[in-house]
Amino acid sequence: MPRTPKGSGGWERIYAVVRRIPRGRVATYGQVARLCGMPGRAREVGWALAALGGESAVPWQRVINALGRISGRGEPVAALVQRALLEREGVAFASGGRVDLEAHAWRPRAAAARRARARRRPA
DNA sequence: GCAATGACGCTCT
DNA sequence: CAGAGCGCCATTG
Repeated sequence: MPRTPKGSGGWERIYAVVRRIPRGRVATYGQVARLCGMPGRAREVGWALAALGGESAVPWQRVINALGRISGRGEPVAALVQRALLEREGVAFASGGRVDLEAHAWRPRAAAARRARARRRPA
């Protein structure tokens, strides 16, 4: 079962970022991690989303891996649900269940994102 | 404190 | 282009 966070409040940051993903757009785990200020910790994003349970207001469905593919967590059915939700939002899927990242990749321009980018690319 | 696991990412084959 | 392997860090037992 999902690894229940033992009182970690840092995941709220992840939820905040995922919540900013516009409808019809998708972001990768690594991207979300960078926006949170924790580059390289893409896995943590996965745990945070897994801890949601599906009853949260966080659009976890818009978060996929860098390959544009939907990751499974032990229940393949959820992957189908996720794909259906994304398709309903206007996200196009290619053969093999891959998302066209070039067309639907989320490009945030918010100040927070700019700050994160600045740290990633200092001058 | 060490070993095992995981909704990941990148590189090589 | 697809599949397999290795590396990354954090959480859990």
